[in-house]
Amino acid sequence: MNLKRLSELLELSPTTVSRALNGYPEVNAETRKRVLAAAKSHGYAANTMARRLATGRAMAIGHVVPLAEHDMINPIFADFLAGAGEVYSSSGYNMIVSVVSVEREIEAYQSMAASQNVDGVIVHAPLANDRRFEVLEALGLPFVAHGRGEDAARYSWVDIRNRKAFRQATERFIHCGHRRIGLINGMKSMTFAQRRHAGYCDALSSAGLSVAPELVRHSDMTEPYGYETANEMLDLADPPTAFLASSLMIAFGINRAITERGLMLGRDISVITHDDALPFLPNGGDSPVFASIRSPIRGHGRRAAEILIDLIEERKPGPVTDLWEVEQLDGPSIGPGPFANERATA
Amino acid sequence: MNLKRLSELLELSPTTVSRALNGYPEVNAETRKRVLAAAKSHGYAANTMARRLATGRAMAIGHVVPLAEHDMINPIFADFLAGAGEVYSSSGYNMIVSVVSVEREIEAYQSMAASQNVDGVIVHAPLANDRRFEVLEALGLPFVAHGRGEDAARYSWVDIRNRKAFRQATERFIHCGHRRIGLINGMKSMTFAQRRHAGYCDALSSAGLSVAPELVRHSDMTEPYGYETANEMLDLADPPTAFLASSLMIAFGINRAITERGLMLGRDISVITHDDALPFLPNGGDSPVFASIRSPIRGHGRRAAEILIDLIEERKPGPVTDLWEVEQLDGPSIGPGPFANERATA
DNA sequence: CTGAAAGCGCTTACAG
DNA sequence: CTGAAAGCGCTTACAG
Repeated sequence: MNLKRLSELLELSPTTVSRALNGYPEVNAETRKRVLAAAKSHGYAANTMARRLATGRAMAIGHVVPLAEHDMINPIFADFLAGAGEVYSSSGYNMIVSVVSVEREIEAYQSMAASQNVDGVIVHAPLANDRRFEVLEALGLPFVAHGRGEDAARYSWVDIRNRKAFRQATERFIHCGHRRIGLINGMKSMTFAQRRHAGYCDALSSAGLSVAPELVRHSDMTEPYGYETANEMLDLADPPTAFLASSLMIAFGINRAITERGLMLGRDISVITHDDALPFLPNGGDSPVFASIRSPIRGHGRRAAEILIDLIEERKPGPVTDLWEVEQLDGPSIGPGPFANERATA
Repeated sequence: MNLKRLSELLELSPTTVSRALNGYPEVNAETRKRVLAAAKSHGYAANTMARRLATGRAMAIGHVVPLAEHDMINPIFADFLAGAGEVYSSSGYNMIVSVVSVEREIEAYQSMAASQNVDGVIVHAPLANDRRFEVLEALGLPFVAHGRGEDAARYSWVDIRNRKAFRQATERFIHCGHRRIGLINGMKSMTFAQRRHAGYCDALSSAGLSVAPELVRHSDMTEPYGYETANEMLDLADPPTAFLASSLMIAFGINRAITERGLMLGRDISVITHDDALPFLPNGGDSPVFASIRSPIRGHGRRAAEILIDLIEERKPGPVTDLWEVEQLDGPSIGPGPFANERATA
């Protein structure tokens, strides 16, 4: 069924049928009713390509996912997509996900712009010096970043207070009497990891403690990485008594290392983890295992999508930014450190 | 830049430029060279909507993701998408992901068909009696399922030998001297969970053992579910000595329960887990923690996409199916059960 | 309130 | 080997 046939059946012009379907006000109420009923009963919906060609709007948002051969598919990414996808569905947009090799990421944006099949894109996981931003600006493709780089004033983004969150978490440890605190962080090139590291340093400096380089590690955030790094740090002459993990998977790995050594979480070794509150990866269900820093990724996805659509439909002018506070949550993984009494009597 | 302007610059007709760009053989080699150079230097790519309207092909594949309010976003799903996405990218297709509430899933397929914005769809996580298949057949929308239902002869799918895999895993336990084996499975409505349960029952029956209903559980596959279920089963008067987990997250939960009770994995309690080999969720890195049944999800995604494209481009006629064998892998989580000696002397 | 007509930017028989 | 023209199925000024 197409517009022409439908309008013949109704003995109306395609013009009127189109207007009735698209909610134009000037259509007679009775006419509109007939048109809507006929469209429904014949299962008519406007051909997407024709409509988009006529209106000049792709009604689609692109997400480029760069993927090395045996690289990680980020669970964060999936949950973010779920949030963004909800908003797209209810706003009539399609979500186009483009999976490409890392070397072709820039190319993917260029081809999206040239072939005009998206109205805008979401940029994931910004790096410190991220070429993508200048490329997108040059292409004139509207975008919103999940996270932010150094030139963050120039574009729109949704981010959380990483630095503050990790400063506070480190302070919690210090207040409990910990002095040797391991930071098992994400990849160093990522801005979120840099900010978390900065927050960790802030707290140590404020407390008059120095940063021990052997207690800081950066890499992809997996369970084995947490396990191996915790083991290495615990083998040091002066091992940490507390760990700050940049993801729940890392925390699981730390816990495995602790348990294998016959140590007890929260008594012998304390852990606070960043927990992105992924629904499929809950921190112990009703009763949390880990004290945590929490932020709802799906909410970030929703918000980023809303901002991007506002930008595209020109309801908002310039860069729109949204910086989320995070929650500091308690859990049994946190206990007194070796300097707890010293602190109490100070 | 559009075709008209580009052809004016080249002093050629749009027809010839289009043919040169699309690789038609009849174009003069010299002309084609000029056209390609000009397209490149002006960053020209054919407008997606115009091309699709003219050819009648959407050049897009749909993935509908039904999502309850606080539902799980499946990590399996993300990795499958990565595999499918690789194939789409290299074949010139777009991946359209539609996130909708569970009640609107069927509607989403209907609207995709009516508005003709996809050439086919992938169906995820088939249920025993899955309405989606009849709806898609009625709509005439080509599809490939990841997993298969009861009427699996009628359509195309990619699946693994779930029943055989879980029969074999159960047999491994029985051979090691285990008699009380807990099965912590996925949701009962899912065909994969039903097949795994059947395989488990097969092995017990063959060994002359009866199925103890208190040792079988079905639910969403999360870490807390594994933890709580393992605890409940271990509290039974006649507790299991081995667990079969339908996912790695469940196995993590079982391990937590075991450890908390001061038991040791592989000595006091054995575990075999189904492990979908997700890159971000490795089973202990280089040295596995769990004995496992393994299958590469991303590979399933690749294969499903290839089959669907073959169907759409009519390189293959009827239903195409691909049933994958799985690997049974060893690990330190498996040890002798209470009847190990009885068996050895039998 | 309704309709005839142009146009969105391509592709592709058809003609030469 | 190249081009003029029709057509894909819509939307939207313009006219009445």
